Order: sequence, then structure tokens, then C-alpha cells
Amino acid sequence: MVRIDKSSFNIEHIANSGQCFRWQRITQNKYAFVANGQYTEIMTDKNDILLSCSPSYFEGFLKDYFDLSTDYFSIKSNADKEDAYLQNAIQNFGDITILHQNLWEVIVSFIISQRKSIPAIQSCIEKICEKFGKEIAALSFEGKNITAHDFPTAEALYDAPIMEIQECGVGYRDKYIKAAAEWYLSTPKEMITKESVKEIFGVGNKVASCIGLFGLHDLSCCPIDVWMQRIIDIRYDGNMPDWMNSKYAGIYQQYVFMYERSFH
DNA sequence: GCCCAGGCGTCCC
DNA sequence: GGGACGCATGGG
Repeated sequence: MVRIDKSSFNIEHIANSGQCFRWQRITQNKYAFVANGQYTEIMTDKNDILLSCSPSYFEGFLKDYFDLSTDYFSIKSNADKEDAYLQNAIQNFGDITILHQNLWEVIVSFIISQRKSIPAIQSCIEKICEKFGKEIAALSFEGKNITAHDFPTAEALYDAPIMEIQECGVGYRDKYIKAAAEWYLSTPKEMITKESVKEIFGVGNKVASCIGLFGLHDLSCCPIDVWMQRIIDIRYDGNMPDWMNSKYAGIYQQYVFMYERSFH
């Protein structure tokens, strides 16, 4: 078990942020997620956060996954003080970090995300993992045996019959997923950029921007989805605010995304 | 049943 | 370059 300082981030906000789809609530203050081929439980305990893993796993993977080395405090302090809407978003959701997720998982997840609600995306991805992902075993905080499924590899989805992918509720995106697997397996890793992912059939500007932000950790990426468009139209009177073109646009976008959704 | 969801490809101008 | 349209499916 690992105990860390809570002040850096809010697990409930991260779980509901729409950047990751495999964080599931177990109880009031406890979540579980699968990342890096491992099942981990995470919970709040007074002023700390507890993790159901070894210290070496935390140092070797989770510390980076949670993006604990980025200085979010200064990024938030540098946000435009004149922009009341952005400041309110930071006040309410500024405890979200941008996770370092697996690139392949992000590509597939955001291909699926198009024209789907977040709960629908989550259940869809869970079905894909159960069907094509390797089974993994782990222990809960209480020492109970847990079985979960890793996110499927590109090879697994490349080999999967398209009908079986379709059975996971992906709808017309089945062919996009196949195309992504083929592209990913045939493209050298160092050639993958927020621009080059648009070569994938089914990946446009918005999904590419999400891949850049969540999969490549390019914090300047600012995905313009229906919510951002609504915010530009309603909160900024049709004019794109400066922060959307700033170095840390992706982080501010995340806070604003959550803030605006909290009103609906 | 109805509406909409962290869009995209295609067609047309 | 931009606007209209169809798209599979599931949650609320």
C-alpha cells in the first residue's frame, strides 16, 4: 500500500473528467482502474490518498501516470486573471491532472467516444476489454481476489473479427477501430504525432486533439468538441478566448469542460 | 418513444 | 474552404 498527499489532485474529478474511461467507482470514496496491465484501487483517507500497490510500482509507473511532476500550481497561477469564467473553472475543477495514459488505448477510446455519451463510452470500452483484453489478477485493499481485463493490444484488435468488435456496441466505428489497429501496427512509434493520427480513417480534428493531449501529453492541444463550441458561443460571445491557444490550453480545457458540464 | 451524445466521412457548392 | 446530411447505439 502507498499513501500520498491528497492536495495534488481529486480522484473523483479525474474519474469523471472524460479523459479516462476505465476508472470505476467501487464505494463512496474508492475507485479502481486498470492501467499498465495492472488493476489498482485508489481511495481517499482523511487528507491522503491510498493506493493498493507496492511502493516500487508507484515509483516505477503511477507517479508518472498521475503526472505528479508537472507544476500545475504555476500553470493555474498563470491563467488569465481577467478571465472570470476560466478562473471559476479553475476554482471548481483545478484539482484535475492530465494522466499519462497508454497511447494505443487513448487512440481507440477516443475513436469510440465520437457521438457517444461518457457513460456509453465507458460501458462500450469495458465490453471490448472483457472480450479481447488479457485477464489480469489482483488483490483489493481488503485482500480479496479481483479479476479484471487489460485493454486489448493492437494485435488483438487487428486479429479480431469485425463482427465481434461490433458486438461491443461500437456501432459504425467498428471499421475505424480496425483501421486504427492496422495503422498503429504499421507506423513507427516516433512517427506518431497529433497530426499523423489523422491518417487513421475515422480520426478527425477533435479526436486527434484528444490523442495529442491524453495520449501524447501535448498540453497545448485543446480539443474543440460540442462543449467547447457551446462555451465559445455562450460564455465568450462567439469569440475564441486566448487561453484556447496557449501553451497549456489542454489543461484549461479540461477544467472548463468539467465546469460547464456541472451546470447541466 | 424521444433526444442527444467529448464527430466524422461524404457530397456538394 | 465551408455547410448539409447520414450514421449505429445506448443512456437519460
